[in-house]
Amino acid sequence: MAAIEREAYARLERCGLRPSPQRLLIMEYLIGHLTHPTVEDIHKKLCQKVPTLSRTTVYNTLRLFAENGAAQMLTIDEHRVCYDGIVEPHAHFYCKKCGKIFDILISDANLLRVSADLGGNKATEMQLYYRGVCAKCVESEQ
Amino acid sequence: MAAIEREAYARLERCGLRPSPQRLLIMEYLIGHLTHPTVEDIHKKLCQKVPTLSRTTVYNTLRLFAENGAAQMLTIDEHRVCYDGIVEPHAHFYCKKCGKIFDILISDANLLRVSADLGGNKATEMQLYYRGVCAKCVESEQ
DNA sequence: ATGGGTGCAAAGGATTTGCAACATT
DNA sequence: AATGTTGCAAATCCTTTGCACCCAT
Repeated sequence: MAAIEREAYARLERCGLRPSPQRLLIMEYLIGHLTHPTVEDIHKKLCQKVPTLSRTTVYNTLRLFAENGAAQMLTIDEHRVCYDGIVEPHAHFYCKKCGKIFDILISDANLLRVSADLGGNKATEMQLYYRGVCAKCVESEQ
Repeated sequence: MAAIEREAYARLERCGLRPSPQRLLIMEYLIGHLTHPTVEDIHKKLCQKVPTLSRTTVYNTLRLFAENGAAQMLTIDEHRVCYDGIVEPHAHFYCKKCGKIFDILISDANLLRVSADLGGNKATEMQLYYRGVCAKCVESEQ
C-alpha cells in the first residue's frame, strides 16, 4: 500500500504536477486499479473515502494527468472516456457485450511507434485497440 | 459520380444491408468524402439535398454501417464519434489543436492484426491512432 | 495577497429512446 | 398483413463551464 502511495507521489512529481491530496488520491486509485475505470467509477469509489471529492475535480484531474503523460486517456468506449494508470504503450480489447476493456500484449509495442510515417505531425499519445466480443462472452453466447 | 453510387450500392449489398434511399445517400457521402465526418457533418450536408433526413436516421444508419463492416467508427475525438468510409485497416492521427483527423500510412497494416495475441477474444474492428499536434498547427505555433 | 486548486450548481451538447407514420415485400 | 425503416420530439447522461471559496506560498 505504501508502495502505491510512493509511486503516485513520484509520478506526479515526475510529470511536474503538484501533489495535492485529491491528485494523490486519484493517482493512487489509478495505479492500484488497472481496470480502466471511468470517471464515474473513480468518483464513486473515492467518494466513499472522501465524500467531499467533487466530480469536477475528478474530471479535471484525470484530464490533467493525460495531458501531462501521467495517465492514458482511452476513448475506446464510444459512450464514455476511461483512464489507464499504465503509461507505457500497449493495446486494448473492448468487449461490446460486457463493456469491459482488457489489456492486450503486443509482441513489440515499440514497433508500432516507428511503423507509421507521421510526417511532420508531433504525436504525444498512441492507442491501438480492438473491438469485438471477449472470450467469456463468446462462451456464454452458446 | 455514378461510380460512387455504384460503389455505395455494392457496399450495402455486400454487407447484407437493404439499400434504402437514406442508406445509399449516407454511404455515398461517406465514400465521396474521406474526411472522417461526424454525424453532424453528414446530417448538415445531406439535409441540403434531402431536407427531411432526420438526425436519428443518420445516427442509426452509421451505427448500422459500423456494426456490419460497411464503415469504420472512429472514437479518437473524445467529444464526438466520426466515421470513415474506408474499411481497410489503417491508422489515424488526431490533432488536438485543429481537431482534424488525418490518415496515416502504415507500412504493413496486416502486421498489426497478427502482432497481438488476442487469446479467445473475437475482434471485429481494429483501430490504431496517434494524438498530438499536426504539422500545420506545429508551424503556426511559432 | 496572489495564484493555483477545489467544489457546487447549472449549462451544454452529443447520443439514445419511444413511438407514430410510412414504405416495401 | 407483416416486417423493416424513418422521423420527430423528448429524454438521457456524459462532460464542461462559470464562479465562489480556500489553501498554500
